[in-house]
Amino acid sequence: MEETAPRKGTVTQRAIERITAMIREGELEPGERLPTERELAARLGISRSSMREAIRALTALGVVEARHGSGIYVTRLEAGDLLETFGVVADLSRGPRLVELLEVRRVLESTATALAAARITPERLAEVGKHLAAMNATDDPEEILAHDLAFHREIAAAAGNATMAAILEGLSSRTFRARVWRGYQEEGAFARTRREHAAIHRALAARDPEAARAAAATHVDAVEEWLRGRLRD
Amino acid sequence: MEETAPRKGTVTQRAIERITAMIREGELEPGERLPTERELAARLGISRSSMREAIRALTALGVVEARHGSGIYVTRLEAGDLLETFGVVADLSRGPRLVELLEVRRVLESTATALAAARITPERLAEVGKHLAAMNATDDPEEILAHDLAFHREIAAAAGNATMAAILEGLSSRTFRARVWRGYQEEGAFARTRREHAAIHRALAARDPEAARAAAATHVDAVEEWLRGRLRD
DNA sequence: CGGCCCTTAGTGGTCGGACCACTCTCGTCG
DNA sequence: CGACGAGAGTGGTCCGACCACTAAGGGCCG
Repeated sequence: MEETAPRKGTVTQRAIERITAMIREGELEPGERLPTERELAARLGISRSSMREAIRALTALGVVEARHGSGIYVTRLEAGDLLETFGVVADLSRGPRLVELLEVRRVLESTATALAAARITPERLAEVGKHLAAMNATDDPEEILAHDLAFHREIAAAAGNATMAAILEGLSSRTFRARVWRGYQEEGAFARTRREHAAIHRALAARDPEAARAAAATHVDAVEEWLRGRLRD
Repeated sequence: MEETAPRKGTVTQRAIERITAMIREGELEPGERLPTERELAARLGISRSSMREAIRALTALGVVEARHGSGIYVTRLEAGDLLETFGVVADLSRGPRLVELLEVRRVLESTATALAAARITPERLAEVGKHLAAMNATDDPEEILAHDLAFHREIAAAAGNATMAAILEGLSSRTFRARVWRGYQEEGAFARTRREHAAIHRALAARDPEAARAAAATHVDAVEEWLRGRLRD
């Protein structure tokens, strides 16, 4: 009698669990190449189609990466790889949930900025300063936005917590900024944003974590409050 | 000449984007049923196999849910649905990244606990108290862990930010607690944990947000420090 | 007449096989 | 010795068949 049969769920679901288990147990290392689809399918006793679905699911989760003609590879499994999906949340969120996301961002961003104030290197601080200057030197919203994102990204990186940085990155996803940021800036918040960015930069330069935390919190809170007000319509 | 062809990426990838776009643009509402696989495939001009892979990917992301024999449905798109994948991150993280995750948890958990102190209802506070008592009334690690999780889950729910609660939930995933919590408690941290939980409960009962924040931060920090020390080996 | 059961159409789940597109290696040729 | 080209191997796509399950409808029985 065959000893194989865990009969719960779809075969694809089982395949997903088997592969993640192999990775979790260290049987597969980050960056390592998996067996071929055909072999994996045979090994688990399922069809190639079902195995492909399993692999597609893991690809979507950022656990695995398929390279056409070459093979399937485990990603580096770093925060950035796995948390890319976080952007999907922001993309599909509307209404009150956008406020919740901003609340999370406020908490994490202010913490990251405080950490950065304590740890940032002069080189990176200069980089932050560059984005600040570039932001103030143009009127093109697209360019401003690009430097705005880079400004915060640089700070998050300086905080030294890649996981936190990856989450914050997800909270600035394309749709999110299109839906929130654009509306916010259209109401003439440029000047305010500039002041707040300057305050953050000042706190970083002064290596003052608490000032940095407060400045970042205020910065996000401004958007948060604007959005709250807008949702009341 | 056909006007269809965006020739970038795999057809499956395009299908994923098309479907998420339909949801994002409100063409598909949360909970609504999608067309059948066969029809979706025909509509996008791809094979059913490829469409199934797209749907499987979206299922993994918690965007969509397939019910055998019935159809494919958009999930409610609430934080819990979309952030279930967050557990995968915790599951596959090792070494230094576990510390980063705890750092994120400390930040969010302390904030959530502070919010809860201001907002918690008497009923829910009683519930929290129950889990605290249950935790202290047994020596079975499994039972303790279950009430420990419920304790924090109840608090997170009381904070009123479902997104935050969902992230915290992911940070307590099965593997995570097996890998970290177990080792921590084995070193006789029970007494300490009890004291910290009691302090959190006291702060909640006193409706003192700042005390609650500090107590929660201390609580997580204890685990964090233990793990840091352990990683030095 | 009302309620239960069974049929049945329709859905997602699985399978196998065929072929295409791409990558990488290795042996050949200049 | 180097460029390059053929071939084997890989993921990507498609097709068509069948299975497992759901839900709704119609007919039977009480």
